[in-house]
Amino acid sequence: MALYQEVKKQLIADIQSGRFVPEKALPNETDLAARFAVSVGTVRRAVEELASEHILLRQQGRGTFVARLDQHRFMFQFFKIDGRNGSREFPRVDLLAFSAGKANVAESLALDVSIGAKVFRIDNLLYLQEQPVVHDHITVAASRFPQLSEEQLLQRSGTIYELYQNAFGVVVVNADERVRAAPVAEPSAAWLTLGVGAPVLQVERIARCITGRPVELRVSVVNTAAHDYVASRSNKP
Amino acid sequence: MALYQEVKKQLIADIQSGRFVPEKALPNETDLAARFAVSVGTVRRAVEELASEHILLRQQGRGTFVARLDQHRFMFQFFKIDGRNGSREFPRVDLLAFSAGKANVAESLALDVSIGAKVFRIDNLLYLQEQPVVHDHITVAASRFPQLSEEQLLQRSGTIYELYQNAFGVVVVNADERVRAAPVAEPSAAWLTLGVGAPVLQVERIARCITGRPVELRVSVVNTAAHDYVASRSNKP
DNA sequence: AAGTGGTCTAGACCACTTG
DNA sequence: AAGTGGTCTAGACCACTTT
Repeated sequence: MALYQEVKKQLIADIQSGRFVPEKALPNETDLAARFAVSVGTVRRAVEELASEHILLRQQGRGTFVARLDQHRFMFQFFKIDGRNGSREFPRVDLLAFSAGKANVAESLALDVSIGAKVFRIDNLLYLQEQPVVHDHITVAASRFPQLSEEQLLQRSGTIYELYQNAFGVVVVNADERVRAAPVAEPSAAWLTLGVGAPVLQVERIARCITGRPVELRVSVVNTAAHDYVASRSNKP
Repeated sequence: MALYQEVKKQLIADIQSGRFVPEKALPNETDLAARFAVSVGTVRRAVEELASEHILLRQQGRGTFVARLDQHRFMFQFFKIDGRNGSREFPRVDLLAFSAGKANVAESLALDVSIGAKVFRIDNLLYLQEQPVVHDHITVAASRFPQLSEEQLLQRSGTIYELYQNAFGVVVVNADERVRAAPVAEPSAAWLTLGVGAPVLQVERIARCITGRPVELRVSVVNTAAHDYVASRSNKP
């Protein structure tokens, strides 16, 4: 394996261990190079890759920081529901339900835990322009989020991914989504004020942390009467 | 603007002008550096970016090539319908209709041509595992694809994007997609052997060329009974 | 002024493909 | 053996932010 990849792996380990935190700048490139006993150019390459993956954030003149999963990044990377007219806003989130339970088959497969393992389930209703548009059903493994509580969810200031990062050291870095059309069923129909059977978008998301392990399963039911799910078949991976 | 960006721009111009073609390797890095009067490292940076955007393809020991929009790349970058069971295959494509016409409002907005400008319209039916799954309705501007003919479409060997590239020098490099759920209408319902009103996925894609200008508008109607539209909220743009 | 990341250079050596 | 891209080094200078 190339040297810069070793450096990158070490930096990832340092981020995961909590050695680097979002508030404080990392050591500068010269110091990092000395610590790893490589040239500055090699450190730069490792840091550049992590920056391109939105894991680190470089700021000329200030330093390099662990990226925070704040509202702006959440919108940029994870929230992909826009108004049909092009409007784009951060949703208001209402917590509908929070409970502990045992993983079913789908959850155990998605989260890579055994069937019956303790999980937390969260139901959220997302409003855009004061209209309910998305019903989220979230499942996370209790082993990754010990003692996650309703109070934490209610009192968090930022996104739920920021809560994962700050309170549990779990850094979500990417997600796979599968999208399909389906007739809406209860209870989503009621939350979205739709008649049962109306066509809705169903999005199944598996979010992964920096090591690639699954962290969260989220099934979103989206009323696409006035909103779209947007994706980019980008040339910039 | 940084030097490597100037080099990149020049390389893009060379690709567009047809100076570089997919079959023949570009000049090697040393020669390119000499031509642009910059260091090899600067050329490398420009070429690396183009490679990361899938516009160029570097092969150690062989050389650097303009990327072909072949089946593999089409599947990788643009075709995002997978079987629910995880199967992933290149679709069989049936041409249903080909015609010339005048751009309507939606087409003129999407393709950045004036209303009433000459366009070609293509209807395709895509089969996966011998079942009709996607009904594509494609619109392109005649100004970008002069004398596009039904024969060319029928006789092409590869993907339609490869035809754009080889026959018209139009290189599609990315696409924006908006996805929504809707009840299926005719004629899609018949092609997909669905009852009118069944929930289907509707995908509106605007494909863009290397300069960012829109090239193709494609509305896809997808039967997601056994297939999903997949997307990645990637850390690797 | 001091310290950070951003760009550019020049060159060495390695890994891979082709003739 | 010759030619290609891939990695790594060492250093200069620039642009930006903070003190």
